[in-house]
Parts: sequence; structure tokens; C-alpha cells
Amino acid sequence: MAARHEEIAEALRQAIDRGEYPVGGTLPTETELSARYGVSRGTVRQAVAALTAEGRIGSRQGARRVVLGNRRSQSFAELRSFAQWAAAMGRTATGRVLDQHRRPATLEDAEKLQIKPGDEVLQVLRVRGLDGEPVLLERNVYAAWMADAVERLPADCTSVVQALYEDIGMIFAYGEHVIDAVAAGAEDARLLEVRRGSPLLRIRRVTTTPAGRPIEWSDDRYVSGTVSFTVANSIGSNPLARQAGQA
Amino acid sequence: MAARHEEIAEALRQAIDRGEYPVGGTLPTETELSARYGVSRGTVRQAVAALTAEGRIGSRQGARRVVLGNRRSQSFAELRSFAQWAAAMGRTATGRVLDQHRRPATLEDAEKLQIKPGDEVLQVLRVRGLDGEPVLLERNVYAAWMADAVERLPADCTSVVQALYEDIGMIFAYGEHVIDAVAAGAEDARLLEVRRGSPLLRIRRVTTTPAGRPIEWSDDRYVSGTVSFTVANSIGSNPLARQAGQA
DNA sequence: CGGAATCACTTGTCCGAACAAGTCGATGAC
DNA sequence: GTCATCGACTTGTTCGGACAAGTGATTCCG
Repeated sequence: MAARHEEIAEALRQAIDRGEYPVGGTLPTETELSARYGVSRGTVRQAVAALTAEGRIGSRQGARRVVLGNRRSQSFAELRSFAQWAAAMGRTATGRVLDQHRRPATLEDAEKLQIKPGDEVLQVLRVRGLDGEPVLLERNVYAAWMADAVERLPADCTSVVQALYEDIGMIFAYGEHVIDAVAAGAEDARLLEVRRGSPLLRIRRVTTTPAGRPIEWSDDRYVSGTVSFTVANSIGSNPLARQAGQA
Repeated sequence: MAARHEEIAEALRQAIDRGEYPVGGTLPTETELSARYGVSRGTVRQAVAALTAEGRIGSRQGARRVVLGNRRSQSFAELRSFAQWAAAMGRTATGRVLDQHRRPATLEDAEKLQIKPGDEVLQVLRVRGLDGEPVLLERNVYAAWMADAVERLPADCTSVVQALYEDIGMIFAYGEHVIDAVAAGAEDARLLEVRRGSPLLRIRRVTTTPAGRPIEWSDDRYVSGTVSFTVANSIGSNPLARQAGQA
């Protein structure tokens, strides 16, 4: 049962996407939306705040809101599931576990998962393809308390996040991503069928529960030219930060 | 004169950064913050909403908010100014215009700047260094109505955005970024002093005015290993989207 | 001991009011 | 034509209230 402000935000997204409010044009005023949806002005403001935060509309005091773009936004769940994302585009995704084993945590594991070095972790290596071509190598490191549930997953599991939710009620709630470019090493090159030294887009991520407990960290490597990522920012909200080095 | 909710958000960021609310710990309740700052609960909610949106805290109905991280966030302005960003880290930034000329808009320019192919644009090529090493190649394409002001800038201008604001009151308000990895071509390799085919992190961006009018588009290329970008996301808010191809 | 129930507390949603700060279009003067 | 002024309108901020939905700790019972 979605909140009213979420329903209104979704209705406005769809209206923008089908061109009812074209890019460069304006949205109805808060007063009009308030009357149209039968809600208070505050509820309208909550709905349009979500669209503002995702970069879809622009808002200035005193001026009507403008439509900045009509790109399709992605839910957290869709970003997390390669197969779901591919399916939404009408593309065919494949995924295969190449290796899975428990090992002692490195210093890096320990820092990212807030455990002690040497504690047990579960490492999983997957290769994912799009329309038959390998595009993504995923290395996941799960905290030990998650290991049993992950090991129960089938090797060709479509959505790890969804499966874990259904199996043990685990919610992946927050992610922190570090994005950079690296050169393909020997293993990467072999598994992704590219030349040694080819550019790969690397996304390292730590994921936590709703209470902030780290579940896993991962190192995803995409073949250059196959996948890109988009982020919108603004004076009012900048979700993107630059860091020196490889962080 | 900042709004109260912005002041409170900033006070809370600083409190988190100095460890008053450690990572993994909880924040005071809304009622406590309301009393402490002498504001209504609604104003407190606005302040913590900003921290939630930037991934600094996590929030669940019925449970106290938790601190997820204490990374230093960046303002839009700081992200836009390489020199300002470097200075904030105590690093030395250099910047040099290598080339600047007007030319007819390509199809790509036309699409990104919402002009006609063949209209005049201003292209600027800059190389930027960090502590003496070249790390970033910036190619900017400005719409013609911006060209005069840009040409007036000194070649070693520290912050183009700031200078344009001071000169003509131009506000860069919204950005849309596409992030991928590419191989260094001959020109990139020469200017960045890396090998041909080296991985570069590419950030292409379109920037618009508060009213949504495109000002410029750019193609920034960072040497691998020198700079990375971070993004936080959550179930409630996902600013990151994956796209097939190079978008 | 484990599981269920209960309760105090906490955050999420929605309402409505009042005022501040800004935009934009029309108008008038030069 | 340009520029300044004005007024209607629009979004931003803040307040306070009420209720819903959920958490977490404690207690009770088998």
C-alpha cells in the first residue's frame, strides 16, 4: 500500500514519460496538483521533491517547475539485479557462478564488512553476459552470517537480492559505490574475453541492512563499451563525489 | 542566510564527522532534536531528510536513525571545480587551456545543447594536473550564447563556474552525468602522458541553467588510478542508473 | 529456555495555516 | 526599442496537530 505522495510521484513520472509534460516545459502548479489529486499542498510537495531529487524536474522559488529530462529512472532493486535490468530492456542476460568458497577475511574485507581480519567470509565469482557476450565480472564477498543462505542459492540465480529476501527476509537497504577505471588483468581478460590491459569500468560497493549492518562488498568489472552509469546532480543535491586515488 | 533546516543539517553533518554520533550508532530522536534546536518536528525532518538522501544516515519507521558513514560530502560547486576540490585536500592543482575555438555544432552537440546542427559552438580543451602529474583531460562544448563570456576567462582560470557567475550571473544548476571506461586514443595518451589504450574513466556531462537551458556539455577523462567517484544509494533513493552501451 | 503479547517509544504520512522570497508578464516612461 | 515598476502568482520555510505503522525492550506463559 503505497503512500499518497509516492503514488502521485509515480503518476507524474509516467505523465512526463509519455510527453504530457515535455522536456523544457512546465508542470502544473502545486495548487493545481493539490486540487487534481485531492491532497494537501504538503503532500504534493513531497511528491515533487522525489522527482527533483532524481533530476527529473527543476524547481526554483517563485517559478513553475520545469521538466529537465524524461530518462527512465531505476529502482534500487533493478540496479541490483542484472537480469531484471536486462529484461526491462528486452535483452537476454546470462549469469554463471565460476567459483565459490569460504576463506579468511583480508584487511580490506575486515574494513568493509566491519569484521576482524581472519574471520570467515564467503567469496563468489560470477560472470554475466548480455545477448551472449560476457560483459560483467562480479566478485562478491559476503559476511559469514550470510554465507549459509548464499550457498543455498542456485548457481544461475537471477536475482540474489530477491532470493535472499524470499528465503530469509534479508533486505539489502543501503549501498555505497566507488567508481573508477582499471586495466583488465589476466583473469579478467580471460573470463571477459578481452585483451590484457583493456579498460574496464569498476564499481566497488558495500551493501548494508536497514539497520546499517554490512552484508557484502563487491567488485564489479564491466567491459568498456557495454555498460555506462548515469547520475544526475544539482545545486540542491549532489549525490556524486570525487575522490583522489582509487579510494 | 541559510534556512533553519539547512543549518541543522550542517550541524548534524559536523557532529557525525567529529564522531559525536559514531558510524553504526544512533542519532537523537526527532523530539530531542526539536527541543535542542528550538524548532518544530517538521523542520527537524527536513534536516535529517537531507542527510538520508546523501547516504549519511539510515531511517526506518519506528526505529532510531543510524549513522551509515562519515564520508565528507561535496557540494555541487566543489565537484564542479577541480582546483577547489584539490585545495580542500591540500593538494596542488594545475590547469591549462590547450585549445579553444569556435566551430559548427555536430549532431551530438546539437542533441545535447538543444541547438541545430551547424550552429556555432565554442570548444575548449584543458588538461589538469594534480601535484604536477596530468590526471584529467576536459573537453567542453559551450553553446554560442555562452561563448563570449567563456572566451573572456583567463586561460588558467581556477573555477569556470565561479568566474561565469561573477562575470554574468550565470548559475550552473543541474548536471546529468554518464560514466564509463574508455581506452586512451593517441591524443589522450600524449596529453595525459600514458600509453595508448590505457584505461581512462570518462565522465560526460550536460549542464543546464536553473530554468533548464543547456549551457555546455563536456567529456572529462581521468587517468586510471588517480581519481574515483562515489555515489550512495538506497531503497528509498537511487541516484545511480545503469545503461546499456555508451549512452 | 523460546515464543508471543504488550507497551512505550519512534519515525512516516497527511492536513492546514501563515508568512517569506522569488518569478514573470504587463504597463508605463523615456 | 529599453528599462523600471508593480501586481499576481508560485515555490520555499516553518509551525503545530493528529493518526498510522513500525521497532525494541520487557513481561508473561508454556
